[in-house]
Amino acid sequence: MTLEYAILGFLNYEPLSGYDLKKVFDRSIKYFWHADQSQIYKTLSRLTDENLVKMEIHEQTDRPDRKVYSITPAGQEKLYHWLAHPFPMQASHSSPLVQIFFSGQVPDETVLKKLDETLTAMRQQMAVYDLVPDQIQDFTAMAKSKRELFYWFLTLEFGKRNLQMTIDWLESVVTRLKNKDYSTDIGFEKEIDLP
Amino acid sequence: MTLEYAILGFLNYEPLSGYDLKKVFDRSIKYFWHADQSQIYKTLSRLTDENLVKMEIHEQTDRPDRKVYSITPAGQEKLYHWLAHPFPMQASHSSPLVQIFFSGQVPDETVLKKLDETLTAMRQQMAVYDLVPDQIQDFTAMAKSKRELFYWFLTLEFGKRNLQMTIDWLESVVTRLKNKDYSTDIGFEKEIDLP
DNA sequence: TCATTATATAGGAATAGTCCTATATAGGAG
DNA sequence: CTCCTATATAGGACTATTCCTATATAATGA
Repeated sequence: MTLEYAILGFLNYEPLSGYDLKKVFDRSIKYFWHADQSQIYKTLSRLTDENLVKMEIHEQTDRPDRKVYSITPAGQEKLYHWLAHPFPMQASHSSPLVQIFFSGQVPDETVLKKLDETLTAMRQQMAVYDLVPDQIQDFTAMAKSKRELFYWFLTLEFGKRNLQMTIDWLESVVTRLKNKDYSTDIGFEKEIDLP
Repeated sequence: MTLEYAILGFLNYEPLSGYDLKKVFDRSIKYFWHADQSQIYKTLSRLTDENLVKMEIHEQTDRPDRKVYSITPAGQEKLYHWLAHPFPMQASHSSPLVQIFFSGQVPDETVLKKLDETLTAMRQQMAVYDLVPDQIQDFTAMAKSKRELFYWFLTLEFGKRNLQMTIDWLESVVTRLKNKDYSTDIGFEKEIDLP
């Protein structure tokens, strides 16, 4: 469960409350791992039960008491183990690809309209990515080294590369559809028989 | 729920049983939408309740009776509606990116070892993708037109482009890590202060 | 003064997906 | 003769995630 490790990762920087964690999520990894507030609290309880984090109550008079969580040696060990192991990188579920697969069941005009709308949304998203570094300056100011910052920005870099690749691909699909070029570029012996 | 639409999509080609659906999933979209057998049966029941598919029992003496499902006009309408609407394309959860984000917490040697193993696995995956067209020939033979086949192969094309993009990116990350080049290429005013 | 935002925690219901198991029969391999 | 595979369906338990709601108080802004 990735959320567990994300929480351990943040607590390995410094002790935080559930509320703090929600804020730090929303200013950093929410672009590729959105965490619901209630899920953070539930996961913190479970991590405490498993002895991977420990909790300290900081009393407050004006507001509800803060429950500040910090990582335990067992939690650190588990985090480092996870960080050292190779990742899958190939998502096992992609809803957009399912749509593409069945798109032969609707007319090309419908598909072209959809792809056009998707491309517009993606170009806007690219503009949003360009603004991210400015918007998270207060967060990046927390970085303790250039190296730490480097890894944080790698995630943004990947997001942009991934988006650009998708835009390029969709544009090439649009071109082929407009030209009614349905070739599969794969030696398919029945190609001549098919209408 | 994408699985619903995937089932509707297949039933829009021809009526199938739950068992047939599992087989057809495993020979086609399992690369980007794996479906558990028990989930298929549960979803078929729900689709029947919602009047999106209808069921017919085909009696058999040697084996348990087949329950053959076919799409209803309401189901077709829902499918076409879904196929016409733009897709998100940006996955909201990416476990590998969470790992990258926190990789500053382990030494570069650990990261390099992991990336190397990941790259090896990805190059093997690329070889697997190259074999797919041959392995699914009996499935592609079902295609009724070049156009239908075109959309099917688009999903493979995207898978390969996506993988190649990721490989290229990881290779560039490896190069930078080996050179200890931690620049973020983004105007960061504190760059000089950081160790 | 009234509404909104911020601080702070947490339970309940619903949805999605995985894993394991049960039932029933036929044919083929070793 | 037994084990495995294929055909065919489906329930139960569990995990992950989302959505909605409840509780409590202080500060800010219109």
